[in-house]
Amino acid sequence: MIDTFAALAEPNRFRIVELLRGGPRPVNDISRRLRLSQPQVSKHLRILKTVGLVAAQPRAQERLYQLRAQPLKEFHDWLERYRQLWDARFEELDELVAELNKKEKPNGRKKHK
Amino acid sequence: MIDTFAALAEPNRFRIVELLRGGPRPVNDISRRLRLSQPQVSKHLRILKTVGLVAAQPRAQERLYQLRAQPLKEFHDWLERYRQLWDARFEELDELVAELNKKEKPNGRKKHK
DNA sequence: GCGTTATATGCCTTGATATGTATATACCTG
DNA sequence: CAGGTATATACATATCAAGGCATATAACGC
Repeated sequence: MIDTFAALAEPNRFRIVELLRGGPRPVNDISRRLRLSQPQVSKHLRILKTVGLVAAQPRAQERLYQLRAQPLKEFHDWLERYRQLWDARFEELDELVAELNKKEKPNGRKKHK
Repeated sequence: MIDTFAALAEPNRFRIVELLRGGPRPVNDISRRLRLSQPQVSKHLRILKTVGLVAAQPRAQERLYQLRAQPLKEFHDWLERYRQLWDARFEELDELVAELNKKEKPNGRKKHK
């Protein structure tokens, strides 16, 4: 789970995943479309493969990479455990706290940066 | 979105989020329960706050931190766009590719780690 | 086999970040 | 205001990961 987050936290990997949502693609195609070097793409794909987000299908010298469902399913299940947070009046409470925070900030010290 | 992934990719931050699923808690409480130093917790909370995953509610000297719904909702929406992946026969196709990969792997070199 | 194409890996440098220790800030009690 | 408590921040350090460049591996066509 954490590894999946880490995998998706990298902007270029995220872009690769988004691209693959449109269907399987070989490395070079990804490389060209996203303007990334080929080794860069290969390395990112390796990580995505490690966490199970993609799988490669050899096709001659090419490798067709495509998304895999499992990690996304797990992600979905994990989110379900938090569903109460955006259901019902929990929402309002959340908003309330957000308001309180905004009131607190202006008083707060502003150091630098 | 990506920043949220990055926030959750850090193990201790993930633990904090999971802990907060049980309800709001002050910093010291989090610190004790997760066996983390207080500055450590404060810093992680700052990051979680930046991405909107938590909000702080001042209560005397304490600050009650609690989860916020919005980023999780965004996650959910983002996942919806991938839902086709684990619906219907797309699943089977995925499994098939996984099989093909297993056949390919055994040939592969195993480096280290 | 040889050259070409497609992809993977290795090494190196650099930037980001998590942590510890020390200290600053804020609020409380008396 | 003094002392105590709760939290935030600063600084230094160490670890890790992303990217570039060179090269290795593998399958193709001839």
